[in-house]
Amino acid sequence: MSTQNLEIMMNQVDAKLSDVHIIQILKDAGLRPTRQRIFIGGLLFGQEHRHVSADILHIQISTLGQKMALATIYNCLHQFHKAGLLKQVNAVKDVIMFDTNLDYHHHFLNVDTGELTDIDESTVSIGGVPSLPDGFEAESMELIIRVKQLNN
Amino acid sequence: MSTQNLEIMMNQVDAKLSDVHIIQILKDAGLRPTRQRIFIGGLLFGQEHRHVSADILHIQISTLGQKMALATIYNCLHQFHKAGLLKQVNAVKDVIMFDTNLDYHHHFLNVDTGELTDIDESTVSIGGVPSLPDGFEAESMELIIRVKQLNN
DNA sequence: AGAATAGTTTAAAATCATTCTAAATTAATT
DNA sequence: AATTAATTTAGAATGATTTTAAACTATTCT
Ligand SMILES: [Mn+2]
Ligand SMILES: [Mn+2]
Ligand SMILES: [Zn+2]
Ligand SMILES: [Zn+2]
Repeated sequence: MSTQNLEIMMNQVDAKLSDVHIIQILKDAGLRPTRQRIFIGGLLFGQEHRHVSADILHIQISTLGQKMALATIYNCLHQFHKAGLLKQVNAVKDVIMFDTNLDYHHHFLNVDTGELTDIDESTVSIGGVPSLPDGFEAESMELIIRVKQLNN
Repeated sequence: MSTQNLEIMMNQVDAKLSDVHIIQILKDAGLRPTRQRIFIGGLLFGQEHRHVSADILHIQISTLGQKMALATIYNCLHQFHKAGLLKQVNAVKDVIMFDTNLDYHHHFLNVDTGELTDIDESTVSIGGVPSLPDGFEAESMELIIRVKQLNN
């Protein structure tokens, strides 16, 4: 992980929700408010939107002095996703990204770093989408713009 | 692999390019026309567009009575991609899909099967894409519509 | 053609993200 | 406090993909 990413992570600790608020979110989602879920919830909810992998979260949690099994982080992210608290993004090779932005939106994908950046739905207009084959329904739709840094 | 997929694969053997034509494609791409590349080229080029993983190609090749190491298929697909003969699609979880359709186009993704279906660019209109941050350029853009079968 | 060279294929091992297992721990309930 | 059910965890397993290095093959060079 780059120093830059670390700084971004550290600055995101402001505007943090209180534990009681996070516990309420978890309970409302039918999830027991365990120490681990509350901690991860504090890093993901009520903050600026984030796109995280299990691994990057694990690094952040370690950096913050907490000890947590990577398997727990996977469990937690999948449970949050199942509960509708996170979205999953499968646009990055070899890694599952979880997205705290629950609104319908699109992404820039930095092909060098794997970093995702939100594109608000309201700015983009998509038309002419063909109708689906019979017996199928659309579950979601996403525009992905792969970008790279100009090397010069 | 389903029986249905196998049938689709088998029916795709018509309109096959001659070996000399495939050899020319390979030479033009700066690739030595080896037995393996010619065979795979025969399955992918000059046919109806396909979306294949290394694994599904390996199964088809085995079914056709050929013996080829899975590593060779990975090598070949990556070399074809590097040579601009294939596109890579990273929308399916846990698997690299290679696309013989080199035109700018979009995809339906069957979330149950991982199957990709082309959406022609000409039918879709995308507007209002925000400009990129300074120093970045767009490499490609793709609309992915995740679809699932209605269960009733 | 035959020898030399460079590139390719392959089986097997390694890698790496993710998932599974089963035992220890913790939250919720009685 | 005791019981029950869910969760966490270390470590093993999985599975797609990549790497290794030795055998093989296409190409180039006498
Ligand atoms: Mn992926
Ligand atoms: Mn994987
Ligand atoms: Zn997002
Ligand atoms: Zn396609």
